[in-house]
Amino acid sequence: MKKEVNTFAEYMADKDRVSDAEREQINFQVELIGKLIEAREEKGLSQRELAKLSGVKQPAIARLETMKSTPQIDTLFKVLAPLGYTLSITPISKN
Amino acid sequence: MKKEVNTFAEYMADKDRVSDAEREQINFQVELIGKLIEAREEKGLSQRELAKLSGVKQPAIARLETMKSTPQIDTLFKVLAPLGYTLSITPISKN
DNA sequence: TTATATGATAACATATCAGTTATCACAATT
DNA sequence: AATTGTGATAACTGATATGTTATCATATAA
Repeated sequence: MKKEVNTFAEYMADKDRVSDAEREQINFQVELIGKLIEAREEKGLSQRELAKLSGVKQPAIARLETMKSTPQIDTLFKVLAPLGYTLSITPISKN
Repeated sequence: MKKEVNTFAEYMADKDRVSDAEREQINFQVELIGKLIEAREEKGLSQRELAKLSGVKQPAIARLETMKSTPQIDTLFKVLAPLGYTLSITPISKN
């Protein structure tokens, strides 16, 4: 019998649909995009300006911010660097 | 006049050759690969076993560990998750 | 020696990302 | 109303990551 899913949270919580790795990745991606957009706007930068600073073109930044792409790490770094962020590898915390 | 560069460290320290973002990325990538290989071996996993666990194929893992590729973040997550690691977004620290 | 497991790599197909160029709807400004 | 700047998106190209399959040299075990 097919499960009913009404919310995104329910979908994400469903172990049969979403693996731990997927959950990790989506959490990260949402957090990343949030910080990215927040930091860019906090600095008063447009996507076009950030494109200039980062070397990543505006359409690519738009695709990134709307989660229309799964970026390569070098692209992430280029975009994050002028915003004052970087990536770290950390142990998975059991919360 | 052309600069002489004898070591990798010298090359990396050369502001004219390597941008801050590139430096960040290379540092991250080296650290990442280090932890990745260390964690995999600590768990006694072969690349083939990790491939099974992560869903990323053995040749892709080999290319990753030998830095022959610039992975996409979803690939990183898939490989890191069974090793107990994840990625975080952190402010760039001025050290 | 033979067999087995290893990481690395080759060759090719497929998928997808980023660049490029252009455009759109919308908002704010003049 | 016309202009300007915005984020989003379309279409296409070229680059590159991953999948697939196979193989290699090496190390280890039988």
